[in-house]
Amino acid sequence: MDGSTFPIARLTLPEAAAERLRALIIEGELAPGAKLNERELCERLGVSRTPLREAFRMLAADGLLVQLPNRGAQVVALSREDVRGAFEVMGALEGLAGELAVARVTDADIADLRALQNQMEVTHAGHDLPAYYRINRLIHDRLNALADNAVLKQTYRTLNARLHALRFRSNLNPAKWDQAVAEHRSMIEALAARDGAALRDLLVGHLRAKQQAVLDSMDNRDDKNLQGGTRP
Amino acid sequence: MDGSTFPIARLTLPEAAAERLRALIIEGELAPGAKLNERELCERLGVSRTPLREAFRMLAADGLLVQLPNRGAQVVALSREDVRGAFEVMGALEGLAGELAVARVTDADIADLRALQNQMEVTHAGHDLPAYYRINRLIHDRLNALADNAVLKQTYRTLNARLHALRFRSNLNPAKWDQAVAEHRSMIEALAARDGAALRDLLVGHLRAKQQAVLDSMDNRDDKNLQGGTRP
DNA sequence: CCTTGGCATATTGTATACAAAATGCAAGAG
DNA sequence: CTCTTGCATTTTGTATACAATATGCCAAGG
Repeated sequence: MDGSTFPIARLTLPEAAAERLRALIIEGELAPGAKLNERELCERLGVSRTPLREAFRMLAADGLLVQLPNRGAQVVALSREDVRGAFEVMGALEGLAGELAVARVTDADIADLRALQNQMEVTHAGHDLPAYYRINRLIHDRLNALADNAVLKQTYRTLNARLHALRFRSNLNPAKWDQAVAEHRSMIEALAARDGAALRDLLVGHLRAKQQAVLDSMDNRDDKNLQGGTRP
Repeated sequence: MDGSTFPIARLTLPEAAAERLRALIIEGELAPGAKLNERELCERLGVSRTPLREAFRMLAADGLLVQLPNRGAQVVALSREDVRGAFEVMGALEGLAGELAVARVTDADIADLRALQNQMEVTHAGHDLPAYYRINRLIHDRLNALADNAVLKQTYRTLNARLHALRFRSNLNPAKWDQAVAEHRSMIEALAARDGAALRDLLVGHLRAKQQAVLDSMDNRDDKNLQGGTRP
């Protein structure tokens, strides 16, 4: 995301443990609502309880875990309301990113984004979903970078991680996919026109569509992610 | 803020330590940039290193501390850019709260808010700054509560705490005070008219004014809070 | 005079032992 | 038969000992 500094990138033990746990949660190995046994996880990760507990604190701060006093930690189970709320906030954040990006974007940035957009349309035409997601994410990241706001970036990333823990490879049907691609093109054009308000509206709308897709998938499928929320 | 549940409210030791540290930071006993010595703080707070370190993790997650591997924790020193960014995000969040509140507000809520607004204007007329701040906060909290979005509330509170660590009892001159009160009245009216877009714009503008006041105070005074940022 | 290497000290990181609390089960009372 | 009550076990919470790392000082070399 940042890419500028790389001081050998040594990970502390709690950080490494948190990273590993995060992966276990996202890939579903640790299901939403699952109770986390410290001793068991210690063996599994090869660390002692102290760094593991610090990892717990980090993940709890990210909203991936909930810690109950004297009763251990468990993987968060997002309720429908949580998902709704998170997407609403994400929309506001992306909208802000768009407005800020307009103020700082250069012609070179726009050329880059147009190129990415073209690449994305190629993946769309070729029905290459993984590549599409990759470029899609790249574009959104680029926009966030243009906003040049560390607090925004950090907040956005945390929220994003929380939602990704749901593993919604949202059922992207052809019609929605077409629409998403078209919306993306409009965004780039709004950015090129330096129309902050329009870009903001597009981004908010884009997020609202994504939200609807995820909420629908939570309703329709008997998805194991929907567990009645953090407080059943 | 919530007020509905109170299960005797026993605080865990790390939570208590974090709370105490938070207070020390906000009241300036621990200055921005200060290095936190674990053993010293352990004695001062009467806890051992393990819960203290968990408190560190919590505060770091809140953005009040930064933890450097093998080099301990220190109180965050917000740069001008950090403050700018934080206020930008706060503006987007408050704007969202306004839009959401419009969708859910009842006539009774509006009556309550009008009453609070009147009280606030009394404190304004009487030049009672502390009471003004108290009611001001009450109104903003009420708006956030109306938004009915837990993620939003949580994000907002965290950001707010981070900025409060700066202890900006911002130099509120009479002209700005008058304007702030007037803006508040407009907000209530926009809410009563269920005009989400207008309310949003008012809130964003309100925050922008606050931001400007804080940034000015950082520039003008040789405030000890301004320390060149987290990375000098 | 400045730089560099190595040592002593201080500080943080990790593991583990002990304490406190919760959980589950079984026995007994209503 | 259900509900409580007490105990054994499990699990989490806290303190502390030990290990690893960083820091500061001093001396030797350039």
